[in-house]
Amino acid sequence: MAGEAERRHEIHRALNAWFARQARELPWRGAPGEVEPWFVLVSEFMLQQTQVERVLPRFLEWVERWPHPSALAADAPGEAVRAWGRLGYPRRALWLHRAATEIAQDHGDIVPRDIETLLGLTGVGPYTARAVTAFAYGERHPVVDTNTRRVIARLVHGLAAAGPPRTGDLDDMAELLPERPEDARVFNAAAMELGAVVCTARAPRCGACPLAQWCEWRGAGYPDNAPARRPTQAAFAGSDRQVRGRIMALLRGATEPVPRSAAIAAAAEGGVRDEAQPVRALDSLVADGLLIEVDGDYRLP
DNA sequence: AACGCGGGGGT
DNA sequence: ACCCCAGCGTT
Repeated sequence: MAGEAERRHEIHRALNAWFARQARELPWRGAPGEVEPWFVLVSEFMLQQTQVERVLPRFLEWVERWPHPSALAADAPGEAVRAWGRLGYPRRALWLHRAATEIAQDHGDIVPRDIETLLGLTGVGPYTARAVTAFAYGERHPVVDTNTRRVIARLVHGLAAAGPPRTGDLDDMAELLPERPEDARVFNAAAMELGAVVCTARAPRCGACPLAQWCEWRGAGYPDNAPARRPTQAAFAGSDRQVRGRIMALLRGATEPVPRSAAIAAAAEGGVRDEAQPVRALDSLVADGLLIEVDGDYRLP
């Protein structure tokens, strides 16, 4: 119906205008041709579960040191892990190094452009594949991350929050996407930005929202109707993940292999939940390929 | 479908 | 203290 099409048009005009006015300047943003696809890929790996502010300095170091995939592939994977710093989930660094190797060897050192090929790269899933094709190459595809899912839940479905990921999320975004590829690219980025800085999970700033007048959730009076969330993640304090993190912090700072006893001691620093935790953490890091054991000592791969 | 995986920032 | 985060591969 014409009314619905007009509403979508007004929404995309308002959101893209807001983005042009308010968006943060980020080095991985820019029109296709202005930004290296490799830079987009690096940023997307780093941004998987890690906020923009923390990614920024590591990103700048990475792209200066490794300006294309083959440069990273030529270095040891452990150097990628070391340069990852405290971004968290260091296996992402391993995956990015592996993806760089795949791009260098199988794709002529060019980041693939189509979703299917991108999905074949290590560490590239449905979100990252679409983000790269849309932001690096300007292809008109819906890009839906956790921010966009929340924006759509509120704006379109009148819900306080997004539920578990659904395949319908992409369809919802496709419905809203402007026709012109360049408008669509900006709209994808703008929806994510809006969710990150205005339509936030905890305390949305609806007074600053360019879409407030079309928001179904707001129109309904902000009902407390959030769908059931997945069970909350176990506490970080005392977790195996925290203990693994202590070991990795030691190894990132070490230029020589570290004795097993030193790794175990670092793991236990600040307390452990049970006696077996340090050994369990160390063994799991080796199993994940984040550490290598040589003659009883440990080092980055 | 559920789980494990870092670490820091916001409330 | 608890929730949240530009997700992914494995089971």
